[in-house]
Amino acid sequence: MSSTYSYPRPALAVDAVVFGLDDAELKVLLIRRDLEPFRNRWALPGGFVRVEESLEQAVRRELQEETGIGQVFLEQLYTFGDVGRDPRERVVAVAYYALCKLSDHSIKAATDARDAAWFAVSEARHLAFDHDRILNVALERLKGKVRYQPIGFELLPPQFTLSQLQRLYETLLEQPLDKRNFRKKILGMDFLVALDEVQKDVAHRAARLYRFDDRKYRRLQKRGFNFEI
Amino acid sequence: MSSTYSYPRPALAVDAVVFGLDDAELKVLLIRRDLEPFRNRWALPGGFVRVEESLEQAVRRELQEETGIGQVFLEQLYTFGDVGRDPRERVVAVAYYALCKLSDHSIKAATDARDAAWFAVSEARHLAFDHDRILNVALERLKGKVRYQPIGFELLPPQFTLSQLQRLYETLLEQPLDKRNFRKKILGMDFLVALDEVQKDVAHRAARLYRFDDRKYRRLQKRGFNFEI
DNA sequence: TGACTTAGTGTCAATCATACACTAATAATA
DNA sequence: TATTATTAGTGTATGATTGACACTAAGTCA
Repeated sequence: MSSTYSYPRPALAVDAVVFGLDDAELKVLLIRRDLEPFRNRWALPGGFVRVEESLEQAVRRELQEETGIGQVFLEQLYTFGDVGRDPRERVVAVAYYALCKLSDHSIKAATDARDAAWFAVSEARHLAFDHDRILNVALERLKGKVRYQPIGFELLPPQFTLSQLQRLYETLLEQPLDKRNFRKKILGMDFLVALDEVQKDVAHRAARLYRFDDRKYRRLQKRGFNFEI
Repeated sequence: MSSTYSYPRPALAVDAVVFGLDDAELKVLLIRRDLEPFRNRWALPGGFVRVEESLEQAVRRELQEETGIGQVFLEQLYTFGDVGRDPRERVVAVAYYALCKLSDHSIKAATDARDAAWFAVSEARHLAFDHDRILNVALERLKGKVRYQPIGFELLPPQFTLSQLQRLYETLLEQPLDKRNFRKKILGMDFLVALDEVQKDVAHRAARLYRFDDRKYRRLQKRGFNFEI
């Protein structure tokens, strides 16, 4: 970076891959495009970055505008800058991925004017631009990251059962886990707090509820503890 | 991303954190700025992205122009987009990190017109812009990644001894490793090939040379093997 | 030829990961 | 109210992996 320039500039956009977990299926939030190019095709929410806002602010603003989603876990994913990725002109997109508790947002998104909807990840195909690729990269990142950082909790309600947590990992990792070993391991890490509550409205024995204790986790982390599933 | 826009755009730059390993010290390649702002301060090599080149092409072009470095391992790091990171105007920088065999490049860089030089990572402080931060992020990424991907070899000559490799890991991970356990582990993974050659010009028993076999590694990877140090 | 320097090698104990099956609690139904 | 259906909840034994540890071998140099 050496001197200011006034040559033609690439346009700069942000895109978001918003994941949610519905029972035992991973979902992604898409919006239907109402303009060319790729009119009527499904796409990741996103938009151009304004000069007075940071990248993360831009993503949050676009998410709010296009899908009504407010507070979510958000992390930068990758920047996609191939020359031909937008047919109109050169657009570089900084992609983020977000994790959210589906229950909070499912209704809003479905009824929003911009026609937003949750799709099973496996059915989200033939998206606009290079969004298939972005979704894939996000999925791989999520699968990788969930193993050694406790971000899975962002997909669950604040209080959850160990079975829900196990199903989450089984879904993301695409492999079955042994119930006893899973419980031994996750409880042994000592950052889950057992609550005095149990599930309501289930047609079988109600499971104990737990919550993730962020403070405990960070304290452990400082002592060199490493999360791993 | 919904419609073309003609509002003011952030400028788009790329920056590179080029790492090299000198004996047992990690080095980074910096260039001295000859223009304001931050004139005469050391900075990461980089520059603005042209509309007709991809991000990676832009990094490679700038590296070639500013430091003479050609073929290197290059991977995208993170995109830095805070509003105030460049005092002139809004500049978003896509940062890459590179790993290279220091011996190939040390002379060229040192004698280049643009005043480029290798610095011990620990001494590369007070850089221009937010480059201190970028360097830090790159360092953390390298330290993390080296544990579970065999990228360390990019810092060594094509033929190396196990002691050199061990020193590399000890430097990057900032912890001593047991010689026997290290050898057991790394040879057990079975992607190093022992050559029929030994070190030359050393004042003690010469060590056997090895090379990293990329094919073997990829074959293992396909079978679900996971590298880890 | 002796001193110095780095190369190269194996075992044992502790820890961790994995495989595995039954009883407990509750709701729904007959 | 007894029976059935469904999920919750729990421990042990075996094999695999990790980590601690010290000496001999080979070559250079004085």
